[in-house]
Amino acid sequence: MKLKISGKKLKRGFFTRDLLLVARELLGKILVKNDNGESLSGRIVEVEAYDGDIDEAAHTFTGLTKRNEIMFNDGGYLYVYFTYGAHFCCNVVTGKKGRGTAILIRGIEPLNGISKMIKNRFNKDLLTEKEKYNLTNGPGKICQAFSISREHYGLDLTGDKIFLLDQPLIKHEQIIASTRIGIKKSVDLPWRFFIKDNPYVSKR
DNA sequence: CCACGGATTGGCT
DNA sequence: GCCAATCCGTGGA
Repeated sequence: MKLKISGKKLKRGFFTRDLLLVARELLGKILVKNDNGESLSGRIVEVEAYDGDIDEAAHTFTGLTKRNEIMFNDGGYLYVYFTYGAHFCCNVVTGKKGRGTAILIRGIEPLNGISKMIKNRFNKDLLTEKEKYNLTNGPGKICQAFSISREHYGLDLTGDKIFLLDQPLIKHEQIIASTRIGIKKSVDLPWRFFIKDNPYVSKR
């Protein structure tokens, strides 16, 4: 079945604002990928912010490299990186040109194209109840479900291939802030944000 | 040139 | 709860 989604595409001005503000406001927004005629989409329910100026865990902390150069561009581009020899992770670049800031997308609640996501993730057609939330509750899982990889590095999110649809802001009391997951440096920064009680928030 | 380890995941104890 | 898998960007020699 086809879910109806609506909303205006987010423009450059949304992304070029302050990192932590954009991180909070990304919650609830809908990520859309147009995949040769088919549309994959889902609500963002968990993110983490990274800032190379003060954050040792950020890929931009030690300065400009070929890998992280897109993070220094204006906000509204996609930063995709490969890690642990196996997984891609996707980030929304924020801030003005020259600021090495981006937001990692860690949890998504699927809306459209779910059967395609299941195929991409598990190479089968049906999910057990247990696998349902395992579809997109983690950064590597999201990239696998949406087929996002190195070819999408640097993509303009104000274009037509991958973009975000505006949605009402999530109420402040529904947003939880915590420390980030899976890092060894700057572990105390409370820069992980997620929607309270949403089952697509990543575990551990 | 080479060694190291990571913004993860899934499988096994 | 613990740990191996597996690539490649990064930094030091």
